[in-house]
Amino acid sequence: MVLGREAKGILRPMAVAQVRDVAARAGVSPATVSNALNHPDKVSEKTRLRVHRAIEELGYVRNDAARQLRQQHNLAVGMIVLDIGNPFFADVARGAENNLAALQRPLLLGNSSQNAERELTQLRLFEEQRVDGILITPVGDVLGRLAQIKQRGIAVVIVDREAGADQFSSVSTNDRLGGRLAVQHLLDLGRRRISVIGGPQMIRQVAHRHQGAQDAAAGVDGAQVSLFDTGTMDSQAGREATRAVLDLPRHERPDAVFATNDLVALGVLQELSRSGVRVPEDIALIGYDDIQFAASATVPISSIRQPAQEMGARAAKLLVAAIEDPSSAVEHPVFTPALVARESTLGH
Amino acid sequence: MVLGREAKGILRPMAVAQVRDVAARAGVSPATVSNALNHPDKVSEKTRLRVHRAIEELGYVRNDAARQLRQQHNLAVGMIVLDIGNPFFADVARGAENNLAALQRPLLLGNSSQNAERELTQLRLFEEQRVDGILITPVGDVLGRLAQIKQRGIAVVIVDREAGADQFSSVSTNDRLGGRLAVQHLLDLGRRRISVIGGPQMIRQVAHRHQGAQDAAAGVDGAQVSLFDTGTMDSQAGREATRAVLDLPRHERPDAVFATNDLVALGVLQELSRSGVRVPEDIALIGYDDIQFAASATVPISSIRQPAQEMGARAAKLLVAAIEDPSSAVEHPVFTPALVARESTLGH
DNA sequence: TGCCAAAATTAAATCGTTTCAATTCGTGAT
DNA sequence: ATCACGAATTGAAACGATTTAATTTTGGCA
Repeated sequence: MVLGREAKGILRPMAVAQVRDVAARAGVSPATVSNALNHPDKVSEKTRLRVHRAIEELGYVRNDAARQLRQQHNLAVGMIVLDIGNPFFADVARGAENNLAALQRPLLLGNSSQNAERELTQLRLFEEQRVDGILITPVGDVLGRLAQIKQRGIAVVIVDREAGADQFSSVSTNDRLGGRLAVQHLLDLGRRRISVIGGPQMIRQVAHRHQGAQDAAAGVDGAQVSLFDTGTMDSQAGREATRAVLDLPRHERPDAVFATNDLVALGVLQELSRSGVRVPEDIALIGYDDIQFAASATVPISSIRQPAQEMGARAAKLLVAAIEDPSSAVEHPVFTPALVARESTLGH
Repeated sequence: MVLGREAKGILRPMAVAQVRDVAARAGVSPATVSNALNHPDKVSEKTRLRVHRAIEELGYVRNDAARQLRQQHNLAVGMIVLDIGNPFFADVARGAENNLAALQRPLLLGNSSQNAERELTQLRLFEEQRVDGILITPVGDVLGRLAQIKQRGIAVVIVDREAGADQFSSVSTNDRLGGRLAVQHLLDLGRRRISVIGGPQMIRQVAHRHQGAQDAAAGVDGAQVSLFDTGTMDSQAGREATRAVLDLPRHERPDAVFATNDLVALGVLQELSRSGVRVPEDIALIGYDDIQFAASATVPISSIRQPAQEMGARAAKLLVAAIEDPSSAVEHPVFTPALVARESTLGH
């Protein structure tokens, strides 16, 4: 089939149909084609059908760049998560995506890998795309940058961290309470020497969970909480920190570990059993997030549950609200974490 | 700071600087600004610096839509995976992303959720964006569609499935061999009644793994392989299929299960232990993919390892090759899967 | 100093869609 | 048959960057 314009050379891909080709084929003007697509009510049923037939026949696919350029905005929303390999974030993303899909808004998923530099790269990318909004779980010290982005008319919602300023809406769980629940549970079981493993502290959630751990220990006689700061929060980090913990002189060795997420907890568990340390008899273990794999671990791991999908969905809703009405009030819904006790603390 | 154009109303976001503003500020023409950014060699060091200073001062962010429209292509690459919640795919994506990032190519990550309809939506989206290339693990019967897309000048590489036609390059592991290895292992341990759990069969990998299972059983006396087809491949599906398996009359009950991926295997394991069935004594279990969580399951799960990250990296390389030279030869590297035996088949 | 080639800069055209304002069409009332 | 009026359609002007071809500047050399 020959289109309006010729291919320029043998290797060139076949010229792609554009509105003008569709218009010609349907015997109408380009403006009408556009209307048929974007304002069907402004076009007679008859032409609408004719246009759609032409589109079908030519396999027309609209050029989103041109559309965006003209419309001055992009329906798409960008999301930057700390670690796409962490099922917790996969769930949050799913929650957001389901919600956005219903509004015809594509979700662009970016991964900072807990790396501040990559985070900035992703932000710039989204900015260049002129996305309507950004969902982000920050790694680095990026609030100023986000304010700038908002200035430019891109809505921002912070995920999984209570935004200090009332500049942006945010969705979070009460991490301090979560940390407290975890350590309270360990204390209730009679543990006293508690190691917190996770990091970096720069990530707010981590700091809050640690803080909560301290809170819980504060009132209890003989309870002490020590921190092992890790660079990232994957099982690798958990294994390494555990080796450090086991290298401690016998009397300094903890009788419980609170890992600030379940990936770390899994790493801890692996390394403990590799070293013949019994869980929970010798060392009790509790994680955070309650990812599905925590329940099916060698020793099912106690954890603090966050409603991941729900958080993603709520964040998406807030973002869309902020996009559609930039003056809409900011909100900071805080979800409540819950203890899920399993064998890694309870034993059999 | 006042920019070249006025904001149109109180609620309008501050007008965003564009090349012409930068040009004015730097005292050069827009063309020079563009050159400073895209062809630094064509511009004197002095002006280059001046332009960059102006960009800095105005906080200029280029409009990617305009750029793309003019340049007629998008550096970005789209990727569609079956299930972003499956750590296997997260790893494949990571492999691809790392590779692409080095070439300044953004990766747009899409999730079909094993749903043919969403797959088509994602494809259309990428097409509208005029991405340079697409990496896809197909769900539905989408080869014709992909051919059409390639026609239009978008490179395509199939991930984790050997493309039948030599139309596109593909990256895969030998799933039939993988299936054979899995079941051979079970047979070697003396198991004879083997259930394969996974699906849908429409997904090629599943069919191949099943086929391999049959191959292995073919030569062995008394060996039989039965299939439980599931709609998706998550642990939910594994649990449900397992209930069906356990409902079988005693003498039809299998003595081994081959789950076509590890998520399913984890579901199977959960349901088996919930029902008091011992693994591996009563029923041995083997999965596929060797995701990190398989090793740390209640009973560490034997699995068939695929080099996920490497596959992603290789796919990205092939795609870039196809983008840069559309006439480059198609390739079908096939990775070799490996058995990783753990307690779920070996016992202690 | 004057001339020329190379380097640096620029004006203007262009990418493909949507939108605005203007025009044409269709229908029912007079 | 004419008119009025809303509905349907359209031509042309945007959107903001990059690129091409043309112009100006620079600097080396006679």
